[in-house]
Amino acid sequence: MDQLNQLSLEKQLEIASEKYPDILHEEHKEKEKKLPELKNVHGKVVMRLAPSPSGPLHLGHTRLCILNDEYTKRYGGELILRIEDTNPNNILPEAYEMIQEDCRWLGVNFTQYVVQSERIPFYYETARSLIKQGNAYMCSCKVEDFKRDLMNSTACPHRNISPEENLSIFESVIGNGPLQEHPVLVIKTDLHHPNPAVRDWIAFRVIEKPHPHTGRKYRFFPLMNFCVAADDHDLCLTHVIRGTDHINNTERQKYIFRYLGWKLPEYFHYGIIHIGDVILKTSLMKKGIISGEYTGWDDVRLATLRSLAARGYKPETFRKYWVDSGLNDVNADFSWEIFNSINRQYIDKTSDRYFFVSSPEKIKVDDAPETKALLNLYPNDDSRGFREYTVTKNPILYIPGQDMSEIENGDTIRLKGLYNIRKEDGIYRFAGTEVHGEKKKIIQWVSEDSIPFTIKKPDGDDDHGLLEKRATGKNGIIQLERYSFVNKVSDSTALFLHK
RNA sequence: GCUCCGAUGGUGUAGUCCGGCCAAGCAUAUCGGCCUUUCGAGCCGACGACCCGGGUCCGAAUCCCGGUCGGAGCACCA
Repeated sequence: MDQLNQLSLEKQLEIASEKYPDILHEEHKEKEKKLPELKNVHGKVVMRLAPSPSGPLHLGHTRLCILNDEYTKRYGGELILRIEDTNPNNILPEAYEMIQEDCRWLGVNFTQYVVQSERIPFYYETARSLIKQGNAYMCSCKVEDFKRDLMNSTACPHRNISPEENLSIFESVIGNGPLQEHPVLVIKTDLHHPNPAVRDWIAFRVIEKPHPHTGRKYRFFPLMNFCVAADDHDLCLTHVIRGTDHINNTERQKYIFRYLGWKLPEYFHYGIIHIGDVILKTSLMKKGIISGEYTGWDDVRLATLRSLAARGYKPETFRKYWVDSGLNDVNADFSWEIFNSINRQYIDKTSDRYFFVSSPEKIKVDDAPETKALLNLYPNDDSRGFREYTVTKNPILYIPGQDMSEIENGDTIRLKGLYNIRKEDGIYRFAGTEVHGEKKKIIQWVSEDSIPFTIKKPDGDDDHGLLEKRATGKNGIIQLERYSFVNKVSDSTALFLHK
């Protein structure tokens, strides 16, 4: 090989073309984008989705759902939907059901459903094992003191209490007896760990608020890192993929695996995709819904799955977008441009075309004969049917205010499917029916008896105008020509989808 | 500040592990052309990127060092 490499490039090519002609004629085939293979796959894989039930799923969650679903479908195996509801302060009771519905809508089929609040005794048992080993201790330091000790790598007074005493404190706390202070259970790691985030961390804390599922049965609730470690092992997870925001959590969780001699799943952390222009914080959405600012979880301004579905985004769009984005470990920005373009591919063929005139302006067309307008429901495809109108002579019509403002005296424009008009001295006149010839601006129009229509847009600004009459009674995703795709939900309203 | 991570066109990615099929592919956006009675779809074309500086090597987007920039985490949230 070294000898080969000494040769000039030409020489190498010469030899290569004689001996291995194939390798020089490799064409670039267009590949369907595919997720990389998982490491360490031995047969089936077990993966999980672990949302907290603070609200329904939103755009941000869909990435994790799709990625995990793609892998469990590829390799076969289990996809566990695990509801992380060990913080009673952060639960929307309806969310348990909503999350499952959202997954099904996305085409994500989880094969097991686990609710953490039903597994508290298991967490207690795991905690007891760690306490007995001396790897966990009960602590009642003040929050500030606890943090200060960690930063200074010093042990708090409780760190050296005997396992027996810790166990008895633990039992009394979970036994719902009287409490003077609010103790926590701490997992011992390494006070000198270079990363302060990994030093002794809190595994359980007292929350007196009743839990929507378990009421007052428990008050000593495990925190995320503890449940995740215990459950990932108990549920036999083989692979865990999640965002880089969990890297430190993974380090913390590994201590429990080590203490208990558990086999680690294969971890993969991907870069965080920042999604701009929308509200994704469930707490903010909830606040807005309670205050009445938003109409509900499917309000057009929110980026919940419900809202996006209501606007007309397809499940396939989410899947393709996230598969195309891959598992890059670099943080990136979400691209609405690309997302919308993908969705357009899925909806264009099935969307009928109609005219909507935004900010309508009235015009009268002089010298116009009575005319029949025949408009395709879908361009160039007569088999899809037509919208047919008889327009009276010298009619009153409405055109978009935006277009109206751009018409100069002397301009001829085409009313699509009808005829041409020319503006002279501020008056509109019939200007023939010739479609071709001189290049004209082509605009949509509606007649006087059209219906008032509102488009609700995600930015909160609604567009008002007139919708052509033949659209009456037909709901679903349609394209309003020269305006955008929308999901028509009634004869007076549609939700804005995208251009 | 501490720990860790990363850097490919306007945007999103492929390639980086195992240096040569990469004078860098795809998508999207933009611009032009064709088609079309939509600013949609389709077809064709153009534009446009390996963060900077060193090093190793016949050869570096790919390996090494330094710098710069960016990000994630540092909760009794998940």
